[in-house]
Amino acid sequence: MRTLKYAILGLINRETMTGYDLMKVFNMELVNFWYAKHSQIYPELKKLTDEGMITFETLPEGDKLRKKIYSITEKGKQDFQNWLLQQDLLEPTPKDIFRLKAYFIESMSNEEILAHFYYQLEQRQEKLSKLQTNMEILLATKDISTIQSPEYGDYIVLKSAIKREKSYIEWLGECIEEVATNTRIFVDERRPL
Amino acid sequence: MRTLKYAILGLINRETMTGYDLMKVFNMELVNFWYAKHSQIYPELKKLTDEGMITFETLPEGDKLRKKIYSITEKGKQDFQNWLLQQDLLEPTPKDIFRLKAYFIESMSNEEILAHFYYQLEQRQEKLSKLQTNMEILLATKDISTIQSPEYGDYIVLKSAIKREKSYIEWLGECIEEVATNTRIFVDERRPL
DNA sequence: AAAGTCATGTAAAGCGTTACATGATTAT
DNA sequence: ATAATCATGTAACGCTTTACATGACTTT
Repeated sequence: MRTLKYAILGLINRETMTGYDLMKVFNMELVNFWYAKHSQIYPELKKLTDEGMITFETLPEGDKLRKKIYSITEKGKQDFQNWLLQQDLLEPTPKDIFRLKAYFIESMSNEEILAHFYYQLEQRQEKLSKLQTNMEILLATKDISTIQSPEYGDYIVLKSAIKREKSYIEWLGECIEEVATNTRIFVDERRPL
Repeated sequence: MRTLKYAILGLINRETMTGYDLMKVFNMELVNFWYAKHSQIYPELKKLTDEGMITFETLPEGDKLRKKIYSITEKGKQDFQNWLLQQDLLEPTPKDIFRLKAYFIESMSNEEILAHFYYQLEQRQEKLSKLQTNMEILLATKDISTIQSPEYGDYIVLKSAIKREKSYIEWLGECIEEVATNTRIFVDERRPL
């Protein structure tokens, strides 16, 4: 599939970048749907250079430090466009360890179940908060009124990330309610009025 | 992390199984949050046997065919319980090629954008349908009134899968609406009344 | 001075998919 | 008979993470 390749081509297509810049974009902006460590990015940049998809210029930064600024080639642009326009079949659903544990819920006591779900809920709510803050910043600082601007892409994927978290949180809430109700009933049965 | 290990231990903990049975469960029931090919399952079963987490009995099936029925050991049960009860930090958000392409939306024409989103919407709706059918079957055939039954685990993860698809579909719908509106405005501007 | 960030790489190990390989049993 | 499913494995390759490695520049 070489998705990392196309993620890199797409970013360099937006503007010229160094490997370090790419790393930051992957782990800050794109982190909600794609990411990579620098140990994967640098070898891929080398490969793409060998394949003629990108080229680089070595620029001095201070006295001794040098950085490589990468640009996309015509060949790279065409390859990227081909990938972008091709319609894909649905990917397999992403793996999810928390859901896997939830599947094995029968092996936990109600107290343990509630502890797990509450902890997950807390973390998800915190994450949602951050995403909503990002959205406020985006709406305040960028112009998203036209679809043909890079910021519109930022906007719709951030919107989807927020929806995803909200949906997860809703599910967690419903699970907690059901388990809590069940636990109370169990307690009530042991202490009938 | 060895998540496959614990997925297998959890399943064998529910009931004894062959590698082939595990494969079917992974690719039918668990497919919405974990899965594995047989080429990954068989070596893992061997490894878990070597580690003393599971044991197997070779049973004849017909005249010549033999199958290995795996059971969990005490050691395996304890290891599984440890894993299950340990609270995990949030995983990195799953990668998503469609969202990645959506991020690069500026490099597509409105027509291409709409084609992409409609195709994704169709596929997601079909998937949602299947999940809802599964839910109807589950509710009609299994007793999910008590949390301490294996079926309750099936129920809550299926519920989460349905929520996830609905949320994705909602997002696709909103994107389509915005792009379609924008496209109409663009057309209107070229053909003013 | 020290800590943090910028900047670029390589090596080893783990995880996962695709392809290779074989053969028995069951349903049509 | 033929196709589908049951049943179990290995090999090669690709993707990703963790760890190893180095050094410059900037902020406190």
